[in-house]
Amino acid sequence: MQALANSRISGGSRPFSPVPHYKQPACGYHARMNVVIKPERTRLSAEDWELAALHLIAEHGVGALAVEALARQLGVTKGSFYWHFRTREALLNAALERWEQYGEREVINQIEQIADPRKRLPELFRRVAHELQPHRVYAALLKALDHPQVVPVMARVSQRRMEFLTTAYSEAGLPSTEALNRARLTYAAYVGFLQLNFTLGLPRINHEEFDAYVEHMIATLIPA
Amino acid sequence: MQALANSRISGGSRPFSPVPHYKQPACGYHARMNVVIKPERTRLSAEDWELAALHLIAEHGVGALAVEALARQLGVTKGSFYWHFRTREALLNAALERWEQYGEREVINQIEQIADPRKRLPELFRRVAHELQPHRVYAALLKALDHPQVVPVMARVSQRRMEFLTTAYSEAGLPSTEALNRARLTYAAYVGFLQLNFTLGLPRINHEEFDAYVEHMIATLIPA
DNA sequence: GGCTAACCATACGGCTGAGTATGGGCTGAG
DNA sequence: CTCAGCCCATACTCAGCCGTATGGTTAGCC
Repeated sequence: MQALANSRISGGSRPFSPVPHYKQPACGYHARMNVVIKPERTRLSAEDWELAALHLIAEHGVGALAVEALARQLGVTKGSFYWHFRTREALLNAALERWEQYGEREVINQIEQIADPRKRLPELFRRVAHELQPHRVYAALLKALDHPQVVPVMARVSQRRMEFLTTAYSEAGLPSTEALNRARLTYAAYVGFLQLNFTLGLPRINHEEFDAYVEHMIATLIPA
Repeated sequence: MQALANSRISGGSRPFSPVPHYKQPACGYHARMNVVIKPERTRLSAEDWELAALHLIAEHGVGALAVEALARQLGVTKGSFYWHFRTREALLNAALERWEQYGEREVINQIEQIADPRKRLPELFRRVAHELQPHRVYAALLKALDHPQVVPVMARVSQRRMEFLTTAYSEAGLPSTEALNRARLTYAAYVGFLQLNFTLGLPRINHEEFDAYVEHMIATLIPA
């Protein structure tokens, strides 16, 4: 039911073009996560638009995702955009999907390969703490939960992370209901920290103080 | 669709009440027999607009705060609005200020009157947990942190609550730096919980499960 | 070179929502 | 009763942005 007509423009020619373009099967395109900011005078692909959209979302929020503004930022005009995407929502969906795909694989997989289950959670905490950069999109999406398009994405991502945390706490020795509650608490603390320190710039915690906070979290939330 | 957990306190000064009065839009109603609900042409004040704005924010977010929509909801037109407020931003600021004023007095004052400092934090947790209703505005404002007008308000409110939590943990026996970090953790968990359970409707936690979660928080975060 | 598909520019239509101008109605003090 | 001042309705203007239509330009392949 999620597989609606996702207009990754390979799905059709232009709406009312008198000269119908042939569609090409866009199977297997390489994806690089390099964010391009400066307007280089090269031709753009749908991927470029999606990455630029994510970059803009991370900086100014979902509400600032306007096609004309994006086009200005990329050094082109709307005409380019509406060749790649059928609508603005299509771009948002594509960008969110891309973010969801490339999002967690890395961290979760790396953590799962740690042999000792009791060492996983501290390592997870420290690793997530020092990789705040990729979390900017997440923080921006938290502020956009009124928009119906981002809700299911965030629900899936949060659900997956919650399950990961729950099993991690289980494997660390907590009984099941306690593991679930601890996972809730941990994930809520994570989300709340993003809100309070990214978007709201509370007393702008500095580095060594932040490290101390992380260790405090580890000591408080992870069972000895 | 509301009235989940009722606020049991609500004794003293009223928190903002819902929309004052409705007026039937002049769309084909037949005036028949006896006394029907009069249109009740009461005139509005600036306060009415502010309260209605807060009500609308709590339900649909800051982004939905449009003057024409509000006017429709109040049974009047824009002409009324622009008599009371110079601009839309003025209404937002006034509403936020009102919310900030009437916000915390009650809970914080009541907690401060508990004699034993070690009993304050558990009581605070339980009380806040069972008063989720007034936190709907807070949750909505968390989703509106991209808007520059709400940032300073939220910064002030969070700062105040953080300080309250820090001294509470201090008085409960934690050394100062640890008290600060624990306060950060607690407040982040609070904010994150609002995000995950209000706006994002994760596995919709039910009542007894929620109570168990609160007790788990108390056991984990509050020093014995 | 020449053709074709991919890519982009320009111009326009339409909608939405903020803000303005202006006049009319309601209410209480006198 | 009446007049002044508060409150609201109506009818606009204007800007921003989405989407459409269509013609122009560049890249790759024979």
